[in-house]
Amino acid sequence: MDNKYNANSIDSVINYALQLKGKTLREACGNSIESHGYTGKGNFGQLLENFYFGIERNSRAEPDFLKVGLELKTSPLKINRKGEYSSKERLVLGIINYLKVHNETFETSSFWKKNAHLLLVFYLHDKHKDLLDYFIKIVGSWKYPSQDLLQIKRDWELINQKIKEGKAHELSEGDTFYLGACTKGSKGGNLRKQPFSHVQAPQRAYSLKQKYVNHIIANITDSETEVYGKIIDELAKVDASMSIEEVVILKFEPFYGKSVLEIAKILGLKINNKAKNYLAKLTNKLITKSILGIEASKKIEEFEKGNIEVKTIRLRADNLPKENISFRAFNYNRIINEDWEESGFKDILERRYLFIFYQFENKQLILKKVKFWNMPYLDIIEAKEVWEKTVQIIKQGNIVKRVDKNGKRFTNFPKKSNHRISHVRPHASNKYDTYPLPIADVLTGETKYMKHCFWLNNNYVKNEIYLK
DNA sequence: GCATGATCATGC
DNA sequence: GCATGATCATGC
Repeated sequence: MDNKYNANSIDSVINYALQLKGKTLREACGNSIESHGYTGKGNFGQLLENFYFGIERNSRAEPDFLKVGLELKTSPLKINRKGEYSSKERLVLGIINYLKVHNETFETSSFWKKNAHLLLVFYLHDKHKDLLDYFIKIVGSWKYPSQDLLQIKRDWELINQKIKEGKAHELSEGDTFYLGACTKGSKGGNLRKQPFSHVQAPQRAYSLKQKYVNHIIANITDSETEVYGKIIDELAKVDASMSIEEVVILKFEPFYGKSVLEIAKILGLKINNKAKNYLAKLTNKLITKSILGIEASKKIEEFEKGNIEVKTIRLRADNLPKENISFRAFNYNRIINEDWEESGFKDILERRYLFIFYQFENKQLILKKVKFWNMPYLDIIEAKEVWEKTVQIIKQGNIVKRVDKNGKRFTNFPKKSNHRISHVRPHASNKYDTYPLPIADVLTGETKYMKHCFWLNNNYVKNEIYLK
C-alpha cells in the first residue's frame, strides 16, 4: 500500500486509525472495496485490515502491526437504555489452540504476544444496513492496567490448567473473570482434538467479557460515569498474591455464623424485614461496606467487569433453598429467533455467580458461607434441553395444556419434576403482565401470555452448589 | 410436603 | 413501567 501511515511508528498507525472516526468503511476506503471483489459477505475487521490499512489477510501468531506490536480488533456497538454506546458482544482475541498452549507460559504465550496492545475500532451495528455503511464511532489503543493484567493472567492460566487436566471439553466462559473461553464457530459444533483426553472439545476462543469491553470503551472515551470501589485495593492490604475471589471469601469468613440481626447491628442498618429484598440489600451492604471497606453506594469494579452476579439464598434446616431461583422473563418472540449460542439462557448459565448462603436456625437467619460458582459445561448442555423444549412449545403455539374451572392455566413448559437443573414457570406481576406470542395458542387462541422465565431448581442448588 | 401456577415489593 | 428478587396459594 502507499504511505498512508508509517508502519514503523506507533503514533502514525494510531493517528491513521483515528481518522476513521465518524466514517463508514465505504467512505474510508473509497471504491477499493467494491473493486476488489467484495461480495456483500465478509467481516468488518478483515475488510478494514485489507482495504484501509492495506494488510493482507493472515492468521499469524504475531500482531497485525508487527513492528509496533499493535493488534487490530474491531467490534460492534449497540446503544443502551441510557443512550450510551456499549459493546454488543464479547471481544474475541483468537482461537485457543488446545494442542499447543499447554506448553506455553502466559508471558511467552502466543496469546500475549499477539494481544498485549490492542488497536480498537468500534462501529455501530445496524441490522438494516450493509456493513460497509456502519458508522465507526470509537477508535483507540488499549493496554491492560496492571491490576487487570494480574487477573487476566490468572484467567489464562486457569484455562490452561483445564486443558492440561484433559478437560478442554468442559471449559465455560463462567470459569474465569475477565478473559473468557467463549465458543467459536458454527453453532458451537466445531469440535477439536485436545492433548490429554480422547474426548473432542468444542472450539473456543479467548475473549474479553462484554462487560469488560464496556469498561474499555468508557476508558477510551473518558466517559466513565459510575464511581467504583475496587476489591483489588483491599487485596493489596492483605496479600497481593491472593486472587480476587480468595480475598472476598477471606473477608466474609469472620461473619460466618452471625445472624442477620448481628450483621445489621455491625453495619448500623435498620432492618425492614417486610421488604422482600431486605436480605439482598443487607448482603449488598455487607459486601461493599464491611467486607470490602468501600462506600456502600459504590459499585464493585471487579464484579462489574467480570459480570459477577450475586445471589442471596435462604436455606431451610435441611439445606434445601426455600425457593427456586428466578431469572429475568424471556420474550416469546425473541427467544424463538435466537440460536442457542446467542441465547439469553446460555448467557445466564455461563455467568459466574457469587452465592451467599443464609440458613434458618431457631427462626433466625444465619450467614453460613459464600461461594463463587459457575455451571459445569456438561450441566449447561443438560439444561440446554429445557431451553430447546421451551422454544419448540412456543413455536408450535402449544403452551396451554388445560384451563381449570377457575381459569388457572397448566402449561406444557418443562417442569421441575422432569428436569434436574432447571424448569420454566411464570414470572410476572399478575396474569395481565404478558408478552405477545409469535403465533396464537392452539388451545385458547390467545395472542399474548403471562411472562415466564427459566428457574434454577432449588434441589440442584443444594446438591451441586451448597453441598459441593 | 412438594410442584406448579400466581403474585408481591422495591428501586430505578 | 419494568427488572429484580422474592414469596404466596393450592391441589395432589
